[in-house]
Amino acid sequence: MRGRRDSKKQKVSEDQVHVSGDAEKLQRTNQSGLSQKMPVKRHTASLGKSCGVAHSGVNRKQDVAEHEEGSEGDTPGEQYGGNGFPISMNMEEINDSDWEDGSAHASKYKGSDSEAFINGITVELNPLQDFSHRKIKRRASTEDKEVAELVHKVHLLCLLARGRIIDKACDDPLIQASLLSLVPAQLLKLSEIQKLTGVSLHPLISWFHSHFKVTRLSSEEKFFPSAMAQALEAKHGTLEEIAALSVALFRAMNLTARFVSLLDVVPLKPGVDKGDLPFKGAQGKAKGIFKNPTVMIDSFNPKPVSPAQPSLCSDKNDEDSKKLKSSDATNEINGFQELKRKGDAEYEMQMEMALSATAFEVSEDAVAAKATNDSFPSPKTLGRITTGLLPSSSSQPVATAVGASKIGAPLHWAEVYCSGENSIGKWVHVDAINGLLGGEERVEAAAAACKTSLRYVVAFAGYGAKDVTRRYCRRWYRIAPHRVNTPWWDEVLAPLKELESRATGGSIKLPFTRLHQEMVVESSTKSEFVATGSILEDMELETRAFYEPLPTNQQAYRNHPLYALERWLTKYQVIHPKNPILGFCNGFPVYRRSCVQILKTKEKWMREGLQVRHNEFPAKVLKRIDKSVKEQLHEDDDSEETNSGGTIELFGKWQLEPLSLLHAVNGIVPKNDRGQVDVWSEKCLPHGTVHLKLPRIFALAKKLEIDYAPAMVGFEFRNGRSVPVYDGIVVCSEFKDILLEAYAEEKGRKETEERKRNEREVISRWYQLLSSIITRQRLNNCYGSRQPNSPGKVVTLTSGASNENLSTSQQHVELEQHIAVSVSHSTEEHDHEHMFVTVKKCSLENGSLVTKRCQCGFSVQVEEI
DNA sequence: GTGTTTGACCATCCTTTGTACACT
DNA sequence: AAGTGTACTTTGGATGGTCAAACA
Repeated sequence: MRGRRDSKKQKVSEDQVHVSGDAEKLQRTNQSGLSQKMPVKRHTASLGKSCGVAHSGVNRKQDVAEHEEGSEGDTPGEQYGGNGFPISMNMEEINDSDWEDGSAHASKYKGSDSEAFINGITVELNPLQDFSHRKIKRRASTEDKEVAELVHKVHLLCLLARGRIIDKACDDPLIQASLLSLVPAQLLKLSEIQKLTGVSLHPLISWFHSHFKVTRLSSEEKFFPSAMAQALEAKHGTLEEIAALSVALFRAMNLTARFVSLLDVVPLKPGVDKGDLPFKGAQGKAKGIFKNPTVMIDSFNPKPVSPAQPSLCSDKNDEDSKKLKSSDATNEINGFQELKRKGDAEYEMQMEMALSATAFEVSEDAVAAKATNDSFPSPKTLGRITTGLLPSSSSQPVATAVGASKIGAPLHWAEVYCSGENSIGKWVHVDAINGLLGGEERVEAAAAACKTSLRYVVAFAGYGAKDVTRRYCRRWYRIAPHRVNTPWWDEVLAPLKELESRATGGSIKLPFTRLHQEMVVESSTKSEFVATGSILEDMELETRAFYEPLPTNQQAYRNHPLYALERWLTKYQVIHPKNPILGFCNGFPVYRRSCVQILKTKEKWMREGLQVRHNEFPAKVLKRIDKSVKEQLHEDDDSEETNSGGTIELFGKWQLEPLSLLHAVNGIVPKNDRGQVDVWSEKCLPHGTVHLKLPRIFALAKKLEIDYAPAMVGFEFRNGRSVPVYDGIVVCSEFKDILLEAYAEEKGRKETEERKRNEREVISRWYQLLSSIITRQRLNNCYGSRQPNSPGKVVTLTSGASNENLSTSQQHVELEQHIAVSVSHSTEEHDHEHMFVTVKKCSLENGSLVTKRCQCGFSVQVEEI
């Protein structure tokens, strides 16, 4: 079956369609009526056609199969293939027809829902099939993709800017001082700890968690520091306000802290909806980039909702709280020790939302148990409503987890640098809103449960920013395709990263190890070295990739940055060496991506100044189908399969050595079979030769009898064929100076000649011009009017009179105020040399009119344009 | 829900070394 | 006679990436 839409179109004449009046039954696929859009044949002329086509619109392949079946029978239906198509309308015609969306109006078919009777034709409607099942999906065009990428980038930049604003607000001394004034005295000792650890932060986080609540999803449109101050005063606010307050508090206590944001950006690819991303749901339906909780200006302003409310809920319903308690206890055992399936998490989330909506609470015990487990709050706790701030009726529009909800997603938190963690210190995830420490491994799952995509996690400090996504995602290979291209993102972040590094980097003295020796940037002594925290963190994030689990599906290896499967190699790739084998995926060995080598032909390597070592066997041999052979095969269909015309031998980089080029001897340039030198790059030039890229220099070399070779620098396609492109010549180095000097000399000589030639030309043309004037005057005197051209008569020249080289003439007129022309007058008394002087110049519309006059009275007028 | 296969579509890469004729 | 410029039938096949659909 021909699949191409643009295949040959065959018109079907109307009389080919045999429509029998006696209940020609054509199945329709749309129960809802013909008013819906349905494919209609573009050249539809009869109902019979349109009906048949309407049926075909669902699935052309399927229909064709049906038609084919129908046409085989002997029943009365055989004439129509059982489906209303006449046999004369063969399948190819049907398949090749063009289709377009058209509409037929239901009003015409009011008679029955399932049947329509028009002009004696019964149309049977099949209620079982529905057009709604037919997805009208179009491939995104290049333009769509570009637009989507641009929007993605712009949104990223906006969110980055937003993050910086918040970060700056976290440094506000007034806010910091106010926060410090609230902190109990015993907690202030935290700032004196030399080796800070995550555990030591726990009391402070618990205190913060018990004093500040998230009560709104989005902020009103106001200056963020003001909103933050207001939140501080009220002790409740939006996610980002409370998260920012936590960061401000840490900074106030002289801890190195960052404000971290999960940038929930619109998808990079067009048409990617929530179901398409591996993490399910970057975009809710009909949600614009300013419609999610990370918005800067958001019209959506629901009543107070706390995304996570583990510790302060009072028991209103003991029974229910017990249920929850046991439920939470279950989570303690199973819940987040392993990542939950998204469906389960979402189900639980939805259930919890429903429970929350009926305003019942979780016991403090249960939450405390969870907190002590130091785990990320389950989706059950996410989105829970704060009792103290909400009316118990809870009629507020709390979205469910399934659908548009991103409520409860971890969008903002803090990172605190704990020098006491590990031997070299560590950035610790601190989610004070949820009272969590070190929960970075659970962020991804929590975000997924709340239908928020984790693609960019950015830490802000010192008015700068740093991408720390790697810390929060377990499977980078699933995220990477949904992120903007790395060079652009790196470029954007580069200056911000520097600012961030300055604010948080600081020098750390570290014990010396072999690992460090490899990673260190600066070393001071052999026993210890100094590296910045920022660089160490970079290394930590980079090395996290090596701890990612091997993907379990083969597709994931297709573009995996670290691992490769042999089956996804391209024609010009090979695994070398084939060890180590890192594991197996469905029985196929997994290799390092770094073992994937690119193969090229000898000629291609030569262009890069490399050649294959002697006695190396090709790493791969490809069959080549020669074009001429192929054409021959095509012409001679009956011929047996022949030799396809040779092979292509490919070699890898490990089989190469530097190209050993020929030497120029005795002023002779070594040439190839075609008498030229292929200059793909300077590396390809034979030793002792130079490439002179000057126009027509070959003529000079020939003239001086210097050996040369045309330099072929590439190919271009002209008129359907490949044509070599030449640029200059290749000569022995010793002739370079001689040639260049000769070239300069020749150039000067040519310029002089050209100038002289031009001057001669000018004089010649002037001479011709004036001669013609004199000749005309003489003829007038002799044979023309009876009024001889007496002295004083004006001869007018216009541009038309000498339009061959008017500009030259004009220039001459302007430059030379006095032109002496020797004119031999046949007139009796005025046999003298005219001396023209410009006497008058008046402006015209398109130039000027110059009048020149000789002393004898003879004058000439010249129009200058 | 996830992964695999298949086919369609699209963009990009790769290929690669004239000739006849008019005019200067 | 030699050199130069230009039109000529405006490549087109292979390949890889992406996507959708069907299916397991």
